[in-house]
Amino acid sequence: LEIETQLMSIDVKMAPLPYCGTRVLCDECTVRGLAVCGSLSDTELPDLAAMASTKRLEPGQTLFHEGDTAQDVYTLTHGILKLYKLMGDGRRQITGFLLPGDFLGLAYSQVYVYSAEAVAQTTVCRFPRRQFMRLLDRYPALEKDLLGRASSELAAAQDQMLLLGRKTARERLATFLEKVAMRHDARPGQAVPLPMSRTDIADYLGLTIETVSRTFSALKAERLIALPDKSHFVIVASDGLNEAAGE
Amino acid sequence: LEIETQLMSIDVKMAPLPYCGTRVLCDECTVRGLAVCGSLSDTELPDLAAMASTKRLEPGQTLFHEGDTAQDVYTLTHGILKLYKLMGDGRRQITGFLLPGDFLGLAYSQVYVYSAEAVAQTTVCRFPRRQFMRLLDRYPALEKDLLGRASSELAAAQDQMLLLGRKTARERLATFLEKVAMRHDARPGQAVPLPMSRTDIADYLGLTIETVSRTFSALKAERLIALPDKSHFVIVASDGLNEAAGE
DNA sequence: CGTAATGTTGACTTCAGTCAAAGGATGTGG
DNA sequence: CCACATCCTTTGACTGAAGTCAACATTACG
Repeated sequence: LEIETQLMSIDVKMAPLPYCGTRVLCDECTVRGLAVCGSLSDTELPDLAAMASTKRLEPGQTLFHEGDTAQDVYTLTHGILKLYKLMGDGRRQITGFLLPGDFLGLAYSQVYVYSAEAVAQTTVCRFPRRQFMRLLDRYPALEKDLLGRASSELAAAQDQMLLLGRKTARERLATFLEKVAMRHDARPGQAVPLPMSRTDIADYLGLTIETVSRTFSALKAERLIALPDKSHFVIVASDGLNEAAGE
Repeated sequence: LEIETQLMSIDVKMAPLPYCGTRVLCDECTVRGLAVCGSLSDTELPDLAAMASTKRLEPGQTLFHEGDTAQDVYTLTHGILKLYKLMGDGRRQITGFLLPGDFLGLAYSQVYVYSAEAVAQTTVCRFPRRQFMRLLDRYPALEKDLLGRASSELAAAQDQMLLLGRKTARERLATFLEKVAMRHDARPGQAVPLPMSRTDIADYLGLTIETVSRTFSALKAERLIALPDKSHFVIVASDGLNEAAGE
């Protein structure tokens, strides 16, 4: 163990930190972004692979509920998940959408603090939480990776607080569309998929579906966007949309 | 170096993980909660102490601005800081208030993504960011501590998103007051200090000062709280306030 | 196709925002 | 020690952006 630890430590010192892309862990389960070059070399990957299992989710199916015992952590390999919190009377706030390569379930609490549900057909790679946590002790670069992820999620959460606390409906939707387009590296004029429903968009932006719908129509009327169908949009005037997003 | 690394690794395995309270690092700089038992033993503390310097801030003084190069990380030792984001037209969203023991400045970006300003007279302990980051490689338990902090901040951010996106003014203020009282372990009937201005509370809750003021008056009229002066409040009916917070 | 689910539009309401004035606290200098 | 100025907070009257309720349109799907 000590020798291994020592070797590992040396690996870490040599490891370039940026992600190295997709790695195959189990048959149908690629963990894009999770594996960090160097720290999880070919000989060490089996550690992760051995404890991993694949899970498929249909649209609308729940991965876990807020309050469930947090027994597993996951990486998303295909599809899209929404994370949300519910109030007793049914009011809902979606705190984020997860895409392939994203990690979820890390909570320094014994229970999940939000619910996770599939938006489209989705595949996740599941790791038993305790085993995964023990792995962090052995591969500090994996922990460093998670810390980096947590930091960027935190920065995104702060942006979302500004949006929810201070932006108008128009600014919220424009900001959202810009962010989605960015994530797809969409060129101007290209149709960007919008897999979530208007209800999901409303619950993410702190609005009602009616306001979201009206605001879509307004942005379309102003020729800032086009809506080929309800699950795609096109940025027609990226400068105008950026203006509308309000910075 | 290898021997040291190896010893350190063993330390980590033995280290109990919970925080061990306040530790003195430099003359006037206690880093409550930052040092993790075991990983930063007496012989290793000088590593941190050597790079630390103390900085005092008067109320309203800025520690750093959003966009500044992120050269340092900090722990808060006395006082209270607010973190906020600004829009071009002056709209402001406060994303959090920091208390002694809290850590700030960790960003996997080269610049700070928010501004930090003192609410009251405040002392921080400053560490050069690069040096501090190198320390993480040597003391994985310190990194684990930071990951835990990031996780709980993320959970708090999600709660705040629910508040900003879905709660009424009354629910927002009630939630805020409950949280402040909780942080002070205040018994019912005890006066809880409220060091920040109405403007700060408004910018934290996504409201205007007028709405905050009116809502304070309403909660007071309903005998849920009392307001001995503008910088203290008392929870008169904790069940009623909890009800008002809307869960 | 026909039915259900999802999305859009319209009319009206409401909660919180804006504008304005007055009340209180704090501090300074005569 | 008080007069005055400034800042922060509170309260009131009115406005407006987004919510609610309702009807209609469109899409998805068996």
